[in-house]
Amino acid sequence: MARRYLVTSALPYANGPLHLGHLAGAYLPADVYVRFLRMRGEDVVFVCGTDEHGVAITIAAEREGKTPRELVDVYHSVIRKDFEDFGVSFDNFSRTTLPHHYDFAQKVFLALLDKGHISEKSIQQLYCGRCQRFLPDRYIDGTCPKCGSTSARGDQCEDCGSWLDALELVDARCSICGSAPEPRGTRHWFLKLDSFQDWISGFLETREGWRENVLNYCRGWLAEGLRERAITRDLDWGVPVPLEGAEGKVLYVWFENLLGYVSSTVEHFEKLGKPEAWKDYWKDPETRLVHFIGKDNIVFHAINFPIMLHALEDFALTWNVPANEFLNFGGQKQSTSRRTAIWMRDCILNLPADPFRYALTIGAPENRDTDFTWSEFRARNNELADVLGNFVNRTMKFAHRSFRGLVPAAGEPGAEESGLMETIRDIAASVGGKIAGFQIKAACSEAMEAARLCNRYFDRVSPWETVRSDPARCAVSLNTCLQAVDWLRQLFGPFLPFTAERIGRMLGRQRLDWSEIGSPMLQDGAGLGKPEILFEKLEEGFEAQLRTVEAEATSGGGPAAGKAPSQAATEDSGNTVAFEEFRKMDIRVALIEEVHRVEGADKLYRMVIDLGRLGRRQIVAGLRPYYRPEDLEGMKAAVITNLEPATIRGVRSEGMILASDGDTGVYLLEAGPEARPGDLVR
RNA sequence: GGCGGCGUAGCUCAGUUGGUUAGAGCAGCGGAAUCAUAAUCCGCGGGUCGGGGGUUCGAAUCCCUCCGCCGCUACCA
Repeated sequence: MARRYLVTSALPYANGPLHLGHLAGAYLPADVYVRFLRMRGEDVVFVCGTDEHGVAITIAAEREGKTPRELVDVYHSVIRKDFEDFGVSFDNFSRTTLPHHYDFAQKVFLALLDKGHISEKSIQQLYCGRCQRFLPDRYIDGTCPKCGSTSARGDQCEDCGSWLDALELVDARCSICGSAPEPRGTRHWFLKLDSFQDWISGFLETREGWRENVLNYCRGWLAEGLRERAITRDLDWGVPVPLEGAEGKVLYVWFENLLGYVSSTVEHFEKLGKPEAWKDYWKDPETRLVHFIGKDNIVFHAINFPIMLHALEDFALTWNVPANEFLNFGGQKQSTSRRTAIWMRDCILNLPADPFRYALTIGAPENRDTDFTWSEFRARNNELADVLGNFVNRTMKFAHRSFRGLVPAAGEPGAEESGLMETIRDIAASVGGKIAGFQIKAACSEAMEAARLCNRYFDRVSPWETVRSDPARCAVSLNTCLQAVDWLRQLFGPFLPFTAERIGRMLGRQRLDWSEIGSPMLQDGAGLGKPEILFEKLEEGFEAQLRTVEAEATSGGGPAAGKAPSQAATEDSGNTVAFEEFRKMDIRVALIEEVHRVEGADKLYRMVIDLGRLGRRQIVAGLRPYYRPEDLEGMKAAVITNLEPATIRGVRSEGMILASDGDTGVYLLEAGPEARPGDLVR
């Protein structure tokens, strides 16, 4: 019977774009896990959304001259698009600024208040008159009362490491505007975490299969003892505290955003027209609630949230928190401010998603921080091409050449065949067990091991020899290889969804069912699609050619995406164009595959072009007066691929084909016969 | 300062409750094969498991200590 799973990935904070560390830590492993569960027929809901409140958003917005709303709108869509492009298959991707999230968060606040888990207190905090806001501790600079260092912040002194109370700081300054804040009294509501100390300790004891590092972090916290924690803030950007006389106060983001997992689920089922169905998941004690996060969020997900759920009394409790460590890049921590992050957007702009998914999964920081480099990426990409891609390719080509593109008869399997089948079944069981146990990277390596075995099988049975000496054997071998391609498709389904889909097109079979791996499902005589190269190999030094969406996004100490690229840095006033400007244009060799007339337009063609590893796309061009469709098909022309898409006569065009245009006519700029689709034009 | 973690073959990483000759992938060397994206397959790794000390019949795996790197320390999310 299917089990219910609620799987969440950390809500990304909507003040900047996401980098590969985020992807590797909280989103990719979750997606692999979820896709696997779906293949096993489990009942899974996978939710996420952007976390859009908090003082950091308001400050980032001010710095960019935007309203908080405008800022989060930009990053919500940027982040949503990143996830789409990388194949992170959320059932729902919400945002914490939606009305039903407000409703739900406020209801939870009132429920906890009603149950006596929230207290109200008056405290003193520093208030900046010029900024007109209470200052979070980290936004206060000053002199350390203990060591006299002038680089202390409201929470801690950088130099002597003492833990400070902001009110003790000598000569305190607002780090935003530099003026001197003053203490001011205010009222706040506190969640009584301390009264759950024993409960949470006991709860964590009963958890099975948690990672050591996660439990370790928790032990550290619990040893210090839990304290009451303020869950409200004086701010105008957030979920209002739903009480009389609480104007100007909002729920603290770390109280409210965790509830976004629930409200995202609510939204999901509302979209499906089943507004009450979220309760089947969140209120069923048997539900397996799994949070994928980075290690910086452990305390909130392994301590605070379970306490909140427990305090609400009728919610499912946390089942596991597979937190990952950090993915460094070239030995350095990925950091927005230090410009050492590799943005997801920049990656997907240049290369397909699956090689990243593979490289990041194999190198995932499951037990400790790991290091990612372009050279490592290249090695992993090429491994994919050489081992998996090559097996699929050699099998498909052989089937086309020697069996007219049909699945040859299965015949009588011999020892080699049943051996392979059995081994693949064992591997599937093992890979599945590892994914279920959150050992995603080990699972991924093992899947690749299966591809190696398939290559070995191919070599052992040598169909290129038996095709002459023993055609019946050859048929058996090729049938087995094709079945193996199908097994690999499913085995890699959770890891490489785009590739699995492409293999599926070649086999004419898209079904994903874990239990079928190792059983022959392709019918004798079934027709096969055209073989496609699955992965383009990368040359050494390829990274020098990578383009970035905009270098500006990481500069100036603060994220500034959403700025139109055209505004960025055209310093030349004359007619020359800076090299950097030119480099932003992505011109590539495109193989024209199909040419169709556009209805109602006498000059336009709609063309499907192949850009190699960038895939296929459609462009529209006014070439009809100059070329016949049959002349264009098969040509290799230069195309600008990153021009903003346009709709021409109702047809979408994703790129612009380059041609000379003079008195003698219009001529496409053709690449030579050796050029391959996707090659860069420079 | 307190707490915690990491340091394993050239590179990136695995190493379960301490137990036979410390593993994988990549890179490198040799060979086979030639269906395949010069891909594949076979063979080849003596790395003081950061240094030192200790416990033990036996430790990469436990304890102490030193060196190097890093994280967390609750009101930025």
